[in-house]
Amino acid sequence: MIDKLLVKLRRYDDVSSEEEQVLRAAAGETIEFRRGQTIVKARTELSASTLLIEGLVHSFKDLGDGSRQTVQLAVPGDFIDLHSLLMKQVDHNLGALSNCRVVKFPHERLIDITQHHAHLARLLWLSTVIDGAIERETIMSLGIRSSVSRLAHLFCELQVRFEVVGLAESRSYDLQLNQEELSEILGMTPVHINRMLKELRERGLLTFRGHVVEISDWNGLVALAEFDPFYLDLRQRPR
Amino acid sequence: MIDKLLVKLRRYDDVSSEEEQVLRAAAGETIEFRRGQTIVKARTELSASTLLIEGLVHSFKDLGDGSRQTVQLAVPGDFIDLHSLLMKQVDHNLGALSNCRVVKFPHERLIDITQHHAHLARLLWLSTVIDGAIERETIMSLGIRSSVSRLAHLFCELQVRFEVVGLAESRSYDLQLNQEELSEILGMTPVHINRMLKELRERGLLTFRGHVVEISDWNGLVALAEFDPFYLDLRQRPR
DNA sequence: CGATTTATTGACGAACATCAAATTGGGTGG
DNA sequence: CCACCCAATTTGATGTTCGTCAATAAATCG
Repeated sequence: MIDKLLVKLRRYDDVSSEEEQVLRAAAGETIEFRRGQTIVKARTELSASTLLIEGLVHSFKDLGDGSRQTVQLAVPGDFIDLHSLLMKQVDHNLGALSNCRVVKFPHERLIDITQHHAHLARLLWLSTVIDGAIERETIMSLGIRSSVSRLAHLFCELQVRFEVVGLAESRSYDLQLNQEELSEILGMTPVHINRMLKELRERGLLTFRGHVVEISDWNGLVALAEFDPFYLDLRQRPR
Repeated sequence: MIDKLLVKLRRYDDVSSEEEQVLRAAAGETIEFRRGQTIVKARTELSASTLLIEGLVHSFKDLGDGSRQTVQLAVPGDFIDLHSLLMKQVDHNLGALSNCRVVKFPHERLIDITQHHAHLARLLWLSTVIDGAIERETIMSLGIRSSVSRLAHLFCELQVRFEVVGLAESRSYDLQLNQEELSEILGMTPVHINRMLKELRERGLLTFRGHVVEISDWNGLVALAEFDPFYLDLRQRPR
């Protein structure tokens, strides 16, 4: 159930079997959400953090004119609001982009981990820190990458993140997003997303149809995106 | 020396005098940097984290064509690479935007805090989590705010962040940036920054001249930026 | 005071948004 | 299986924002 989380944590550092047991014991109830449902509303007091085990989730905020920006995308194995352990109230909404299954981790049990299992706590801390690295890379995309390059970068990142948790073939994966949702992630209009997808297709780099991404030229895509997975920090070393 | 950090942490939660002593004892050498110098280079192995106590620092990455994007701005009292405790290698460069003074915190002492002072460790964790919240707000700016609004938002955020550590008057502060550096923060060209600064001036909201920001109409600026300091999480509550 | 960086302005072009319409595709009920 | 519907995608025409290029003005520094 929390296997994908463990796979990910073990890309960061060893997790002893005792730590594994502690983590499994900290898991609470499992909940399902349907596509479109709100998982967490901004500015609510939370008493548990949420691990995504199946489906796709986005964090987003809205502006006054009704426009919406996705600030983070979560794949299975990701905590979607681990920072609520510290912040108590999250600053963004969490919504299900597809039917989802999540596991709740009551905060008191996570606090307990910080008290008695410092190394494990550091791994959890690391996972919030890597969320930050992903956000920084998003800032790069929105700030200076062109729109094709931005799109290419997103597809590269997701290929790697899905692959880590065993949800991608070597050059293909399922992505439960439509073009409007893509536009909210990349800060552009659906119309322009459509045109840039066409460009990626015509350049022979990638197709995205029927919720499936198929990468035909990985090296070309990486070059266009200037993608470097370094920021995902997936090299195993002691911490 | 680490007083600004303590002020900030105490906005988050109580810090006992024992914890304060532990934190003071963890501080290592003080180092000075001159404007323009590199404080930390991306992809280097670090053995200490860096607390900024004086000056202005930016984290940035460059793309192949030479363009540069700032991913985070640090003010005194901020750790600029606390995440290097977990990631070991940071994914971005750190540069001094003005003459700076920093204090190094050796990682072994910080690890020690996670082992023996869980509550204090959680406050440090929180400070990395708030960095993430600031990054998310930057994503909002770059993704959907117009360029005037983006500029306005930055000035609002900095007013609050400087004020917390006692470095701003009620409607004015020192900001050691030129228009080119502003453009690297906000993902636009220096020319356009110049025009948007002019617009803010003409709208009677704010002036930025000679490294000094003077806000003439705070409410107007906040409205234009849709600024809400909630994400800075400055309400004191138990954690 | 001259030299160099920084700010400012104008003219023009490219990237992206907006508006609107047409097409495709998936699901549903007859 | 077909007809229909609705949502999502695709395309075209046009407008706006912002970038680029280039020149001038102002500020800063030795």
